[in-house]
Amino acid sequence: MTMPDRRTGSGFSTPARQENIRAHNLGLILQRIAADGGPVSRIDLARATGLARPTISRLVDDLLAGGLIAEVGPDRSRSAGRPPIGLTLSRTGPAGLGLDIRTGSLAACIVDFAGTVRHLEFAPRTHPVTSPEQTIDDLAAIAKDAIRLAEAQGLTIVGVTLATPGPVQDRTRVRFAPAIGWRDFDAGSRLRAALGSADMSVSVDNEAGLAALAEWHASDKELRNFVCLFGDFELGAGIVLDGELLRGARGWSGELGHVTVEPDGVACSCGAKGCLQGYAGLAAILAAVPDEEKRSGATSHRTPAVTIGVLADRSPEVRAALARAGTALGISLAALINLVDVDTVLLDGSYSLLATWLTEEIQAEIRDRVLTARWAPVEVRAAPIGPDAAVIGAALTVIEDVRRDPSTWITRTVS
Amino acid sequence: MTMPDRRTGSGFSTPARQENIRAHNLGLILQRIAADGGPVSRIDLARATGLARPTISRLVDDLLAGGLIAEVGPDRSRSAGRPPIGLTLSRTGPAGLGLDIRTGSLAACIVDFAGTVRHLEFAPRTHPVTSPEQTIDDLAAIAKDAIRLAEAQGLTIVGVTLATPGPVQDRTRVRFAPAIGWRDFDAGSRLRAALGSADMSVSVDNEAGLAALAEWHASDKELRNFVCLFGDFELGAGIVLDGELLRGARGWSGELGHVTVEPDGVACSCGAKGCLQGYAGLAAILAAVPDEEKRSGATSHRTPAVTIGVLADRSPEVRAALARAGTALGISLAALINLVDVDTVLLDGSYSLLATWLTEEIQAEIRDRVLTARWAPVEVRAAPIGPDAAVIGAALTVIEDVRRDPSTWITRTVS
DNA sequence: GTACATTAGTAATAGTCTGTAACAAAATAC
DNA sequence: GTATTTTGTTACAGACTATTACTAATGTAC
Repeated sequence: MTMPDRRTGSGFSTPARQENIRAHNLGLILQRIAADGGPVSRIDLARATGLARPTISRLVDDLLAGGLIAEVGPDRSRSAGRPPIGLTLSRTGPAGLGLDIRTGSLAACIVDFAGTVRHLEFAPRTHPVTSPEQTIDDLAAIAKDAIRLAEAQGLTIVGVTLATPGPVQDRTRVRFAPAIGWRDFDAGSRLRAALGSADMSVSVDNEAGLAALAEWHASDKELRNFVCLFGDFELGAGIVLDGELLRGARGWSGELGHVTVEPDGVACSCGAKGCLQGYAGLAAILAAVPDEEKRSGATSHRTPAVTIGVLADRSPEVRAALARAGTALGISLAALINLVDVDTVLLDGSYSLLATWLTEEIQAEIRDRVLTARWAPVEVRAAPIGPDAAVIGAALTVIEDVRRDPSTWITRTVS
Repeated sequence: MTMPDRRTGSGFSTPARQENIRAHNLGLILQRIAADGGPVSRIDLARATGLARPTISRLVDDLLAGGLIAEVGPDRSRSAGRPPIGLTLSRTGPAGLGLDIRTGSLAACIVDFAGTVRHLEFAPRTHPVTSPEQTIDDLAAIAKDAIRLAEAQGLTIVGVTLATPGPVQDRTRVRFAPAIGWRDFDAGSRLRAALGSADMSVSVDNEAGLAALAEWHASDKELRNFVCLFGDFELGAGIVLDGELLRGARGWSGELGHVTVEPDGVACSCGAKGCLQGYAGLAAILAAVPDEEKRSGATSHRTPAVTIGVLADRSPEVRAALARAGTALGISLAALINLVDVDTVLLDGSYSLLATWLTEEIQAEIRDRVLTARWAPVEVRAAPIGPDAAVIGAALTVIEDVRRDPSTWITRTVS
């Protein structure tokens, strides 16, 4: 019953021409090669996509010439007949660079076209409180190093994506990110200027959505509808429906941290009362840490999530705070599932480390509050990647763009 | 420039062939004609879509031959040159039949291919408490009458859609609809059997989503991201993102009525506590009607929403209940907007009649609780159609399917 | 009233896709 | 060593759109 088009923006979808059909099929083949882990033969592609063998051959030629895929030696371990030539995503073609700002450090990540993480690096933030501009400049310095490193490995960085904890407008302007002290800051433009080179796309995106993308890549692809809870002090959700990230009207979706749990609850930095953040944010949980533990120094030299994890074993107050957090999370997630109907909840970021103490309470609330839970139980589990998912996802978006529409990246082979 | 992707289905999109490009362009042209209210010329279409004039001519020929569009006499009121031939959606081609079950009545609606409501009819429900099977049989009887009526007007009903208040699985099975006493009832199969004729598609869908479709059709098409609140005793939301209805993993999205407002609030028919329904459902508001009003008979012979509207003027208790409902609605809608980012809220169904007493409170909560409300205010207003939106939307889905992919409905003109 | 300008729509042809069918290549099976 | 089997390619046909040139139908200038 869907109304017109998708992903066009300006109301109507574009006309279809001959070139479009080729572009579409190129993307189709590439997605197929990416989906199958191992090498795929041309005939496998023909069978999987439904395209004719000659068509596949011609398209594959273009992808090979464009350096997006590579042939691997014939596979001899078959029964009879000519052995198929394996095709895999190229490991020396375009690559993506992801950047992330955390409470204590900056992170950079390089992912090659095959989707493997080739480089993952952390740098301490220069000052405890840094200006947004200085932070971007520090990130740009790390980025330039990473780009040099990538080139040394035969990779070409075709785009940079910065993950931020807060809503981002037009893929460039960060509206409200109290965790890092940003407010109405055009991070994209600043980063673009600091990086200089014009042959790279630069974009800024919400960390939770990017993390969802990374977790989706890491999973078996049966995961098609899920929500990925991500964050530490600032809480967000990346919602994936039918294999596609939900972006919303202006790209401000997934602000789970500011969903109301108690209409007259604790005040939040956003100005409202009773936001989930105030019950399930790391700050709220840390507030329950007993004073003697704080004095004993158990909290130093560790990330907040690890600290909480260590203390949970010996402090009943911390366990109680985690239970409260789990219940609050469950209530908000139940609202989300009632509204958008996903079948899996991934606890990611700091929460992947705390999943042991949270899942039970979350599951209980979802079971009670989600209308359709009795017919289709919702799975709640720790995300496989964890805190690094946002940077990795940021790098992945870049190559994902190329994978979706390879036609703009390859020069046609003239027969 | 990703192409079609229509009928995506199981994970991967289908290969693009020559025939697809034609199908795509046929749909494109048809959507374009539907979007412009008045007659459109071939050259207008060429300019609007970007396709070449001869291409447009050929596609238009096929649409004319298929009876989906019609030519209207040349328009003489132009400046110079050959006058353009106007093209409009056919008013005698395929049509859709919508059915709806309300608390007091059954409804049927015929919409022609141009999208105009040609027939809208109500029948009282036979008994106060009817079995689901009997209700379907009653609906089938009305439907058959409507089909005959349509044929007399030169219309061909190509599909029937039933709107129901509750989550629907696979477009046929109603999972939980306490407002009409249904639970795990395969309404689609029963209706298909009762109607008999095999040349019609029969489907069942959630009323809120269908209402959203109808309101979207009725609006200027600038409305692209909105939520449509619909219902009376059972509350649902149709969420439209970028012109497309959000369906969710299994089609169970938009269950706003069961979003938690107070974690330990009033018990709900679903088994949970503190659902929105318990605060903003019509039953909750009606509970505040003073006893003397009930005895005075003010509540009889009117729909509940009208009753409330009448009483609101003279009863402070009712106004207080409406204010409470508005606040609860605002809290839940704020959660929805934080999660999926829409820019407009339409109060539909019974709530369109009560908008005067609700909008202010809803707006206040959204302003306070939606993180991004300060940069992009959310509009809250009464939906133009109101309670009939669900039936009309049900009929519209049918013709929307044809409009989206006309190629299956027309026989090619062989040159 | 006629020639001209102007705009709408239509043929004819070329270009670019994919599909079908026949063919070449490279292995196993006997 | 020949037949069989499976993979991949070449040659040609079919489908669809773009370009170019043409016809149709009106208003306008004189």
